[in-house]
Amino acid sequence: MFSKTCEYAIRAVLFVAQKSKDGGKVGVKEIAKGIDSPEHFIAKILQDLCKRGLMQSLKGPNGGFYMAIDNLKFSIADVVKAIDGDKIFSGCGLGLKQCSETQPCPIHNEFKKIRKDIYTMLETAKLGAFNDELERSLSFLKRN
Amino acid sequence: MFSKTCEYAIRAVLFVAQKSKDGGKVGVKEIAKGIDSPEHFIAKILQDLCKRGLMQSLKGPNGGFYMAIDNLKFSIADVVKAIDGDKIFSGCGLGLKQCSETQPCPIHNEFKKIRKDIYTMLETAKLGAFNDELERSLSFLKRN
DNA sequence: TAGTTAAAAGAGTTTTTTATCTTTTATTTT
DNA sequence: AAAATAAAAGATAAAAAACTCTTTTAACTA
Repeated sequence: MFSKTCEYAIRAVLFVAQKSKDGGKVGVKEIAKGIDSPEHFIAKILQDLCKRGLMQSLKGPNGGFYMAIDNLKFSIADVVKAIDGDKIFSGCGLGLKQCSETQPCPIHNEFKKIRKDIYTMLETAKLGAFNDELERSLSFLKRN
Repeated sequence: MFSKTCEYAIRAVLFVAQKSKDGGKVGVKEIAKGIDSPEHFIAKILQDLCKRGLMQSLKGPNGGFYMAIDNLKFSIADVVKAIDGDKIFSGCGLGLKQCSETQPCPIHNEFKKIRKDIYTMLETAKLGAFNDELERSLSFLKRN
């Protein structure tokens, strides 16, 4: 569904949202451990997310990654768009560039509905909405 | 959503289903043109689909690929399973191996529904069901 | 049976994705 | 101001996916 990079990105964003919710910052090492991802690889991804304004970072001692209030309003859909683009939300299921209402692929209409459902679901899932269940270990971002 | 290989596979299967519906056979060249794919690459994919029993082939003059009546009963879901495996039908949206009812990722339940919808849709789409609309140019397998 | 046709099989190559390592820059602490 | 910390940036490496080319095998045709 998503690229591996994007899966890491989503997990990282939810992790940082939860860990930084009281104003703290989280280092790459802690993030990598917390979501079970390669450290340097997630660092690159986080850099990218910062550039795109989805989260914040600060260098130096006591630095790290964190989310401001505004960042928490972003949704998982925004993360997916930032990393994988919007192919999954608007592309043709069979990979046809010209696929459209007038020149549909055989499964065009069926896919339209599914894509819309995916988008709605991911757009509804705001980044700050999972803090509680993560903290209470009702859901997880890595194997335990 | 699907790998490029899988997109080609689905398009090829629908193409062959339509072209061979009156007992004829279709060569790789014609298939590659018909679905706008690299010739040698689609040849490999077709080989694979034949091995897995999703379609038939015959060597020699007047040979080519074709679908028997039994093959038409397969669904697009079967093609996807053959090429991409069932990750998309059963894997975790965030790539977590241990994700389950007891150890769910944050979007586990939402994804469950979407995965089910995808499966239902692809399982319902039988390979022989598109011949008519393809023949009447109501849907397409490449740019025109 | 020899020649021709078309898929199967095998062996590459290229491109993209995923991952690692090193150096630089910004920030803080002493 | 010097040392320490942590992210940013850049360069490289490994693995997987996408694609190509050549040789072999099976089936038909003359």
